Amino acid sequence: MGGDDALLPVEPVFLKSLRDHVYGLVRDAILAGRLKGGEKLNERHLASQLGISTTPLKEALRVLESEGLVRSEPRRGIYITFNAGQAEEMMLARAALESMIARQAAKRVKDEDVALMRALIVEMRAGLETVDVLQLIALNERFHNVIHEASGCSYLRRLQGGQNIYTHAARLSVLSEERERFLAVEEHEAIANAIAAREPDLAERLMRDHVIRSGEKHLLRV
Amino acid sequence: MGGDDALLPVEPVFLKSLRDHVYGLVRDAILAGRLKGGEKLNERHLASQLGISTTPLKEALRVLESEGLVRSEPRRGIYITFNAGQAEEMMLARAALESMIARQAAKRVKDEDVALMRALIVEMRAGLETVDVLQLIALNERFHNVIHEASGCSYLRRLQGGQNIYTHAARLSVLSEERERFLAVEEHEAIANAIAAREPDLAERLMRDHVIRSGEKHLLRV
DNA sequence: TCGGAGAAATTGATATATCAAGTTTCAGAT
DNA sequence: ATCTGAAACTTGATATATCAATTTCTCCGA
Repeated sequence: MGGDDALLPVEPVFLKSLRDHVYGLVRDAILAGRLKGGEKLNERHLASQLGISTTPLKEALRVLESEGLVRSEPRRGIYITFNAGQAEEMMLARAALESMIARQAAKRVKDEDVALMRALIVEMRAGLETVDVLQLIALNERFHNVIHEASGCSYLRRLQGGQNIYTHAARLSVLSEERERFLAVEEHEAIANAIAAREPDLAERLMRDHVIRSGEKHLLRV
Repeated sequence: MGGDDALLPVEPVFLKSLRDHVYGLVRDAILAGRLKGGEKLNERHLASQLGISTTPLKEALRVLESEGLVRSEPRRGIYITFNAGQAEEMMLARAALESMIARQAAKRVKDEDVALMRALIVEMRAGLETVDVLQLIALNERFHNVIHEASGCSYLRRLQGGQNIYTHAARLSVLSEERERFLAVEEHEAIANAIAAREPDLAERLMRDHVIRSGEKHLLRV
């Protein structure tokens, strides 16, 4: 079992429910590698370590299990199942879902959404000069959000969100490369053009390739 | 809140854990429409109705929430969020993930997998004559399973499995149409050929179109 | 009649106790 | 020395009790 410092007790700061808080803590610990694949978790031990009872922890672990990050064997224990291979598959899942969202967006996009996308592209180009990586990350997210909104696919969006496993550090690292920043803007512009032209097939393909190419860069940083 | 007959008490047949059993019961009730969108669930009431305590029920509800079928509002209640729109999006999610799996399969497929696929196609063609719908359903599943195995993508497969919402009745109904049976075999053969030819782009596109076309037929039966 | 303050009821959130399946340990026979 | 099996221990599964936020109801005053 992992060292007792892999997870620290929860502070009495109840921003949200304990179970949600704990869910985030354990999920982050798994994705950051502080809890490694194959490691065994003990519900009671973990609960007391976190300073909570087992009830909210059980609920959090059940969610993590349904997401495929851990596997629960009845009366045996909970094992971390996340590994590098799964990280790559989660990236592929994100590519599949994000490209389906782009396809739907290309079918339903409104002119005002197109205007928003184009405005963001302009901002991104400007950001290439200033090299404010934090701002580029934010612009990146806003760009994808505009497409999500335009698609009207709330379920796909939610499912896609669950496949995000990149840390802030990885994002910073990737976008610190000048070539990556340039490529990202080029690809975003191509995607925006395909959606604006109402070409679902093209938008889907460009988005898939963008997520996979960019994703492979991120996976290297882990 | 739903009528007291929407869900019946669990039998003392513990094939699996109570939480898994209850999870299946509630999920089926939602997908079958016995628990309708917008309906409010009461944890205590539902637990006593099922003859169990709230602990396993809470865990089951948390999983359903992470799947997006219900939404839990702290200290307010649990509301069914599933509706026709989400059903369509789940079909699209299945198309996106299944087509990504087909893409990976086309990259990694082994000759023995190809042989398996071709054998199943032959069986399907034969099945067209005998019109044994149950057997066709089974062949259908085996065909998709071969592709899943060939892809080596266990996570994508699992995620895709969570998007299956068609009832057995809907499957029966759809495959009872002669034209649908014919189309399905044709599409399966085209997919098999694309994978055998190691053409990821083609396999992905064909699989996506197949799942969407067939899915829209299923959604009409609900 | 209307409206708001506050008490009562409701209900999910959390904690704790109990149950039962699985694992480990170790005495005792071969 | 090795194998067997029963007892002790672990641990997740389940049940129950308690807590606290929210809603609903009630009643008094304008």
